[in-house]
Amino acid sequence: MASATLQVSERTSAPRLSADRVREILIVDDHPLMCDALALTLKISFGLKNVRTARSLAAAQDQIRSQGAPDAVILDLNLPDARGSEGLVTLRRQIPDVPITMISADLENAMISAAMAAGAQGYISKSLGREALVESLRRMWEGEHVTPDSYQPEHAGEEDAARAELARRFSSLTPQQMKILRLICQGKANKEISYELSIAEATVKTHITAIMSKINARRRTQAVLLANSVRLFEPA
Amino acid sequence: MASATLQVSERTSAPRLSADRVREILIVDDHPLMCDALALTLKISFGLKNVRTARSLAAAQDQIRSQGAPDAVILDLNLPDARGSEGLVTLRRQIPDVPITMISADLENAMISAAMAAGAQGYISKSLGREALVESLRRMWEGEHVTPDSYQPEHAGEEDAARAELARRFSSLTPQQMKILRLICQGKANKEISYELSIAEATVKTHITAIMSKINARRRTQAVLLANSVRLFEPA
DNA sequence: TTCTCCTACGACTTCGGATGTATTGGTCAA
DNA sequence: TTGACCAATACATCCGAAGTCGTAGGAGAA
Repeated sequence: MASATLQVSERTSAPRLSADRVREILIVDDHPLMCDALALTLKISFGLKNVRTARSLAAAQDQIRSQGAPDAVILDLNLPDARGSEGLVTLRRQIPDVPITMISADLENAMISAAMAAGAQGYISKSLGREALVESLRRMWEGEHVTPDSYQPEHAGEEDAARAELARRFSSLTPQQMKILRLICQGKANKEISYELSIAEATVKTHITAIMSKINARRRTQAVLLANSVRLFEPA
Repeated sequence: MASATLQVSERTSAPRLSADRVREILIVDDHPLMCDALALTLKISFGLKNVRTARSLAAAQDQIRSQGAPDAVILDLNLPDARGSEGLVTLRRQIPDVPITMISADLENAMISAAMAAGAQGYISKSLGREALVESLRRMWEGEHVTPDSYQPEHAGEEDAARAELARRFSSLTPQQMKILRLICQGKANKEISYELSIAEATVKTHITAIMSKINARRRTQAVLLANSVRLFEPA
């Protein structure tokens, strides 16, 4: 418990680990309490001074643009403007080399493997104790991929590789294309999408063609199925 | 254990329960061992003589047509010709008044609530012990809705009611319409569907229009989303 | 029979997706 | 700084696919 946290924060003479290079981290969570609790824990346990926070995906992106990339990110799975792995995919497009830890109350196996395939450095439960949390983060920042004990990779093989490849494709979508895909996955017609985004229907179609080509789909229903298979957008 | 099974099979002088009226049951499972094991357990524990079995949804439907409806059904969730709640919905259309028990290895909450909303009498795990199995079935046949202990109805309210309503709508689909919807949910185009079913594309469109109207969708992508929301077809 | 439901098809309208092109903003080397 | 270049966004036009409507034959129930 206390010894575990001390062990980490006091190891100044130990051989230099990658975790030591994590000096500035960004927490993205819309729940203020959770945000503060996490920040405090990190400050104490890791001796971090620069803990930045953001309450939405958009805010996080703005902050990264203005203040630069952090050394690590902790990202809530259910943000007001990005449910499911969308936030992860979007952030990884912006900062591909920064390890992103997903945090969520949902420990469903399928969700975890979707997040890991999408390139998360790890996945931790919101109900985790402080020591376990700290230990998990430390291992992640040393390069390990950390998942909850309850998680079992199940069909770890071809299937997982295919999903990782799929996630990689999704992360190549531009912001506008991601918006459009999200609306497609809500069952909207091109005309409705063009209205919501205030662009011409022809433009929507251009983006859709680009999306289809990137994710290797031919019909829009296939695009919906592919997005759902990696849980890109979780239902509201 | 033994006493529990005996208690059920020997209660001949007890007040007449609905469970006693269950004389003939139908087991639908493609795994022969499971099928036999279930049949044997039922014969012993309930003293049933008429235990019918079928290895696929199609076989079950044929059998019901030729031999009449059983008093109860035990239905595997993952049949070769019907994954997800499709089998349940289809069977309920054919025999609306017969209690159907779902049996599966998958205890995911979402799947269970989807099945219950679709009108299952209960849901039991394949790994359940014999006594617990028997007891669960007995309670179901007395009219109770039985779910695994691990299951929690979560948002039991509007949302669940909406899903039940949706399942009701799906169960109004004709067999041909269900086939077509399944193909739509695989991302197939109308032309491909018409080829697979050996009918004209125009006919496919007619069915789709009927499907849309029944499930209250306007675009085919919405139809896919609605089907997925009740897990009508599980991915292969 | 008559009514209803399921299945089936063709003609017509609307929508979705491919292609070609233009404009903007950013990066990099000269 | 300027010009070359690339990525992203934007729009118009064309064509095939999706969806609507009217119609009709066959099976089963009232």
